[in-house]
Amino acid sequence: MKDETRKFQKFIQKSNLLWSIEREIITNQVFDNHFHFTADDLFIQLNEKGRKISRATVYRTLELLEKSSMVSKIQLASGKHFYEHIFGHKHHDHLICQKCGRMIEFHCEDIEQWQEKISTENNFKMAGHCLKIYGICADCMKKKSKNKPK
Amino acid sequence: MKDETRKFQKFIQKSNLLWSIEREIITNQVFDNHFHFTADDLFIQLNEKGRKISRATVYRTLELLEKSSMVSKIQLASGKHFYEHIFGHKHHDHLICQKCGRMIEFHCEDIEQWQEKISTENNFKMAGHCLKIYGICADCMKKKSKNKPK
DNA sequence: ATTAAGATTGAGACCAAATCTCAATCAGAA
DNA sequence: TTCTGATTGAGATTTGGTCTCAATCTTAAT
Ligand SMILES: [Zn+2]
Ligand SMILES: [Zn+2]
Ligand SMILES: [Zn+2]
Ligand SMILES: [Zn+2]
Repeated sequence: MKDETRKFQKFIQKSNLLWSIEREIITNQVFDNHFHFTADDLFIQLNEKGRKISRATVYRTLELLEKSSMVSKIQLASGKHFYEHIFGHKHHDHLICQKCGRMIEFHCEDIEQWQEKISTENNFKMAGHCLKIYGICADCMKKKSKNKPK
Repeated sequence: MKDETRKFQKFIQKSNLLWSIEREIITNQVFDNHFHFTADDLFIQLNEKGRKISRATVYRTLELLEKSSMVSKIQLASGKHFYEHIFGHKHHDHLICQKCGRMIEFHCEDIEQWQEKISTENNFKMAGHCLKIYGICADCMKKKSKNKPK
């Protein structure tokens, strides 16, 4: 079992929930995806591996993974939800190419600090944030090709 | 006709599209909403005024208003879409209360600057951005009541 | 090893938001 | 006035996700 999966198992047990083979399989798959993926990506990957796990269980497990803070959900302007695992990765935000859909990760401590400051000024108890910068990536600027976005 | 509506009419005509009474009614209603609203809010408001305009037309017109850069769409983590008119308002971002759904607007020039800087560093041609800070607002912190989110 | 209590699962029903279809209508140019 | 193409409404469809509930599984207590 992957380290990450074991950590999630501990979370499940601490939360007085039960560990199951489905949760193990899904979690392993989540941590095999080293970039952004959708719930359906995951469902299809599992299917291709011959794992018959229902869509409902995939969604339920992703929700738990989110609660455990090991995975985070990203909403794109297109309305699609992507996930990414964050355990072992430090917090980052995204540059998103409107041409090809490419996502570039970045982290800016100053921006993080300013957000805290603004929240405090507004007597707002910040729990999280979502920053996405939209535009055209370097490749697409060069190519000017019309790759369809994801 | 409102100034804003006239401006949108010009956009429609410049785009080689046709102006229609439905577009006029919807646009007027959009600019009567001085805060955030959903497509359905708009549809209901129009209905209450006795204006029989189909949902499809409301969505289609909001899409055009977005293209004209007079209106922007805000996507919440909950999956709901809100709109707000931006023509005549300066750019701002949002603090969003996870309890009551309240949105507080803010503007932070430093954050704006850092975003430009990051984009440049990544050879990314920034076109726009979306920053949402999630948490609990001052009122909800006090009340601790369980208002349902919008 | 049995049993009981409660959690988890899968299949498919369900849901809300948004988009699509297409015939009827409308706007604007000629 | 006529013509062409754009727009509209009603409802079907799609999408992305949640809910239901009987069957199954996990765990802990006998
Ligand atoms: Zn950040
Ligand atoms: Zn790109
Ligand atoms: Zn609140
Ligand atoms: Zn706003």
